[in-house]
Amino acid sequence: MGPPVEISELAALGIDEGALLAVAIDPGGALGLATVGGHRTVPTVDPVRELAAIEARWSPRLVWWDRSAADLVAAGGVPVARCWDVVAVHRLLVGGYRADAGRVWAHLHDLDPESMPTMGQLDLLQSADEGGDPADPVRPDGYLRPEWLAGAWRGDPGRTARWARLALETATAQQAIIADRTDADRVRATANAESMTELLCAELAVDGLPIDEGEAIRIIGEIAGPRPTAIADEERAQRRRDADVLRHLDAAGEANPVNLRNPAEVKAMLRRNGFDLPDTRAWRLEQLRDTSPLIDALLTWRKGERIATTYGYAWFDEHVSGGRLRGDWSSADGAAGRMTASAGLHNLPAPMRPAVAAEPGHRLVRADLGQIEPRVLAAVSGDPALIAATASDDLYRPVAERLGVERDVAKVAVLGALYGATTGESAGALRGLERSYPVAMAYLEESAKRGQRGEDLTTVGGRRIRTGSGSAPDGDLDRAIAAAAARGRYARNALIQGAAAEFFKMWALIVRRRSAPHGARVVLCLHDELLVHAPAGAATRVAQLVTDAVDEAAFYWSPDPAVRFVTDTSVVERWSDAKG
DNA sequence: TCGGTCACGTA
DNA sequence: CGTACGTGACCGAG
Repeated sequence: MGPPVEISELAALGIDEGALLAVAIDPGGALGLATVGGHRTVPTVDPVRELAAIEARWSPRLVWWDRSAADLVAAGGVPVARCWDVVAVHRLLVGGYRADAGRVWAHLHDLDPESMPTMGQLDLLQSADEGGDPADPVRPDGYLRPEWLAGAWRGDPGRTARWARLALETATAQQAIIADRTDADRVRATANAESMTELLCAELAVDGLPIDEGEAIRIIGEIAGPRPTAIADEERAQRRRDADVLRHLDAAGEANPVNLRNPAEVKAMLRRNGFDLPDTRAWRLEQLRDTSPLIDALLTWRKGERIATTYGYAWFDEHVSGGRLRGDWSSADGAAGRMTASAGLHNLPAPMRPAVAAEPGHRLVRADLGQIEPRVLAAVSGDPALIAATASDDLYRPVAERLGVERDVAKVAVLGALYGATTGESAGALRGLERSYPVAMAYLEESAKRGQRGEDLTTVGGRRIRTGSGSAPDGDLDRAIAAAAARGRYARNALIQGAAAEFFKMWALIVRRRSAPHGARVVLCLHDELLVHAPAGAATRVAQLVTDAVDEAAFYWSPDPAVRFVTDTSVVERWSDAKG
């Protein structure tokens, strides 16, 4: 480790608590810093450690271009409290999922992102033509140099500081845009949260989800059979699983073998056996389950096959190691801004969940937000009657009373309204909702209409939701109408789903910050559910702070303080010990 | 080897 | 033909 940087040197930059400090981390041995007071590069063999010292001393808001910096910070275990991720903020303000530093720059300087220079061979030749100073990150035509975007600023102190300064300027430009909006305070808060969520994602990817490997292997073995040591073994295990279905066909006099993994063959087979269906989806087959042992066997086979293939030995070998399941995390999907994760972290089947277990001496604090979407609808629409209903632990009960229907009918109706259902048993109750909760229903209707017209929408936190008909195939009229209707449903749901995602992120970030002093870490974010890995001795306190954090998140996020949000929190050894 | 379709897991 | 996502098997086009 090199000598620590003199505090006086950094003080000259004017680093302040909460003020922007842009950083460019060169793992090769330098830390670029930029504030409104100036910019410089600190040579150091461990730039992340240097950054940790600066963070601890001044608590600035760290500005960086993109996730690559967050990944380095997370890998180094630096407990950063505040940051501004230029690319993450861009995705919030502009929408869409294709975002990188070059695109953000082009967008802010009114340059066509389609004409962005790349590092292709032809462009290298053009780059010579194009001229300008390679030491200048900005080309004469205004675009950022692709070489710089690819990391050419590393290894040169002057360039590293320059790259940090450019990040600072870009972040400042974004903040100026936000400041001009009527919802500036709210959007600024969301931008901060989006940035920190990106860092949380980097931490989730580094930490991984605690897994009891022995239990995971046991569950896989129970469903898929023993671990195959040769291809022949694997085929034998497959045949063994298939046989449970195929024997029903032998009984029915079927001669030819059926490939159960081919939906077309399954459909034809079912037709031969008296079931003429448009497709072979589970919900359709489920209604016939009791009438036929063949269909019952097929559905059972499908369940097992899912675990055997998607969550079998290959999945385990690829994604589980050292007692942790690790995948890539993204802070905002392309649509409404929910978090996404790979490696099955967001779709682990219930039978696998006993394998998610706290490490020795630890507990899992598990919590989920109750009925988050209708509560969010109450908050963003301001519907007085629906807000009154949020006072209840079970929101669907007062709604059912008001509508004069059963509780489950009310639930289906509310969810149908949120998703844009037009048919089915909820249709009648839907009219009741329109009478009883006209403000909330009008909010949803208005969203749907704008979506149908292809207009962009904005969530309450300021996320731009694009519904533009960029992918409109516009064939015949029917297709166009169907596409518009689909956009309407999408828009109707996206404003709620997106706002719920904003609330959830606030909650998760508060939990992240308050958990740290207890040695606890957020290890899973699942749309409305959190798992926190905590030392056993601190688990009760962590559970309390997780619950309290819901109120704090509501205080920061909710447009209406009267809306009540609830959580179900428990301390468990295994994820499966508590149901959400 | 790719993209499209079906299917299904989670919220 | 209520929403969103990620993943795998299969098939047909290339």
